[in-house]
Amino acid sequence: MSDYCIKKIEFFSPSKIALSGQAFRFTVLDEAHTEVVAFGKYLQIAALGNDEYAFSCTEEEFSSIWFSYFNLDRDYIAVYNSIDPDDRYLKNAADFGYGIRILRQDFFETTMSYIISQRRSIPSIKTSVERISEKYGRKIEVPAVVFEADVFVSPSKNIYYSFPSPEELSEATSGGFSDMGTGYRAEYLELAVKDFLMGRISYDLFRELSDSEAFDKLVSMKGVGKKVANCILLFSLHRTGAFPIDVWIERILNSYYGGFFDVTLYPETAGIMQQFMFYYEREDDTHKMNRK
DNA sequence: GGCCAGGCCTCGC
DNA sequence: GCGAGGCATGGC
Repeated sequence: MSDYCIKKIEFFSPSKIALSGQAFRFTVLDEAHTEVVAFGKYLQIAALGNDEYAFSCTEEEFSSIWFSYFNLDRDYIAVYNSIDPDDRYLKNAADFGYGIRILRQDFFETTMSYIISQRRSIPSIKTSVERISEKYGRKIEVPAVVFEADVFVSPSKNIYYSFPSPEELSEATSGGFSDMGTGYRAEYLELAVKDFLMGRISYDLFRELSDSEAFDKLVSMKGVGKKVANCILLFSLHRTGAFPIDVWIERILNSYYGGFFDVTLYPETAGIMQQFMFYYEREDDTHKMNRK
């Protein structure tokens, strides 16, 4: 029987992360269980209470993949405590989003996903990402422990597929991407695959770049503008000073900040604050009701 | 069936 | 440099 591991983690809410819109293959199963597909693996997380969580993977896999993925090397309570107490909106947002962490997601998958994301709803983005994975990705085994150990529940699907690599997408044409429901972004996706295959864009290259250099290089890709570039910086390259402004954040800034949020107040963590705001505005009931 | 979606590109000024 | 218009398709 395969193994699983239990960890005690402060400031960690898998379900809030799943609903925070930064990842498109993260699913809430029930009140205590979430699942995610990333880096060619299926992972299920069970909340056991008292800040303890069961992960459906071995200790080795946890430390080699998921520890970094969930940014467990950062003290989020310190981030939370750094919030300006006079900023009531942000304080409320952080209370509501307590437990959200910024993921370190795969660079290529994140780039492709956020190119798809422009001018589309999150459910619709998920559909396209899933369809691309099913067509071009590899089958993923759900760890046996998910079925064997009582702490876990049934996965949401029978079969899972990894998000394909640039190589696995090398034959995909814009027509192929168009069939995945990506619309006019299909051409951008084909060009992005080429950028990765040619090595013009790569994780190793970006590691050496400053935030602004990385931003400039991302924006040079067709179909990648300011907002998408900032999302890639934040949700994959972990440049947590990046502050993506989409229609939701735009509304928040206009409603509560006079149209301008001073990111220099949080030079290394503005992106984390952004994520609290985004989640709060979308998921808090009073805000939902205000939108009818 | 209409409206909007984690925006970007192109064009005209 | 900046604003307006156009854009493929899916969810609700």
